[in-house]
Amino acid sequence: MTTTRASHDGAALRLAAADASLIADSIRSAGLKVTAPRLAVLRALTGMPHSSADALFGAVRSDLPGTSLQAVYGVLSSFSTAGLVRKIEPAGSPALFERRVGDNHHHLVCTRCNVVHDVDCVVGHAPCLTPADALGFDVRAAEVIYWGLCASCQAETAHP
Amino acid sequence: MTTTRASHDGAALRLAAADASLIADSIRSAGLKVTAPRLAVLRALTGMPHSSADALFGAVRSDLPGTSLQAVYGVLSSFSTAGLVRKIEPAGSPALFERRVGDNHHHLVCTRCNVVHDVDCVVGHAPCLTPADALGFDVRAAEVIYWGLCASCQAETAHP
DNA sequence: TACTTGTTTTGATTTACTCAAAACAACACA
DNA sequence: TGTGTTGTTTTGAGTAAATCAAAACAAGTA
Repeated sequence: MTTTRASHDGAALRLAAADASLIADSIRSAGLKVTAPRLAVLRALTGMPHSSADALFGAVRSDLPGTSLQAVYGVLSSFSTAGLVRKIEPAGSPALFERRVGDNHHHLVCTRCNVVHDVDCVVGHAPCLTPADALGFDVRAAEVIYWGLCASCQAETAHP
Repeated sequence: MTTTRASHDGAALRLAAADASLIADSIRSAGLKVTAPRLAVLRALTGMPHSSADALFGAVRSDLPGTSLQAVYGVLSSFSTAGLVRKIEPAGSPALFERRVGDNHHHLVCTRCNVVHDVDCVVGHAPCLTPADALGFDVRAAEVIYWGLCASCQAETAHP
């Protein structure tokens, strides 16, 4: 069993290493320096999309103690301007971050438990990008948030 | 000229009075007590839609000094739960309020000057209310914000 | 006119985030 | 393999927006 466990650990380590170098690559190719806090934040965000700066800080702190919350804010801000992560700001919630960028997907937010899910656009690719009357605006982005009850909160409210 | 002005003032006063009583009526019929701060806030909001609590506080203070900012927050919160006003929270901005409620209209926000305009929905009445895959959510509302440059900011950025 | 209930004031507190300066580390180049 | 430049992180302070709680007060009702 020890041997098996060791070999599993070895596989996990190789995977983690491959993952780490992929993450480092994506940071580097965004034109940013690769640092420990950046690796830690991007790795945490991979495992927990739609996370707040504070939640990521908690995750990062456990495997890289000494990282400051301000560093997490700084990392997320540089990632965001580099196009490496996307920032969403649902009403009544702190800003959330996700690695899925470049498509125009939208979000479902549960009004009860605040869980967030990604959804693709209703009408194809660039649907909501054209309002009925743009009133002279040069529209660059459309942001859509669907508010409702997620499946498990529907179940819970049905059986209180 | 004095007579004319007086008659205009009279008309304006009658209009203002009619307006004030209409505003009082809408507060009352929302099941809320009619108070001076509420009248002042709702009147200010009529003249300046898409205003923040702070902006409304500024407007209200000038014709009802002694009103506190917290009172404005309280007024807006009771209006909001009574369905008398709608609260929108564009990313990076304090919450904004408007009297136009009950339809599912959306918003155009200028990324440069932050001006907000209302727009009707793209695909008819309840279009965006149906995401491609709701993932088990019971969707109750869809919020759409279009980000772009308003006409005058386009002109200004073209001629810097 | 007084009573009850809801509203507003006053003052403190919280959350999410930003700013600035000094210490430090990554990457390029010698 | 060290050295320098540049960008990043830490440390510490500060801000904006909003919320909470208790006491003073006013609206509507009887």
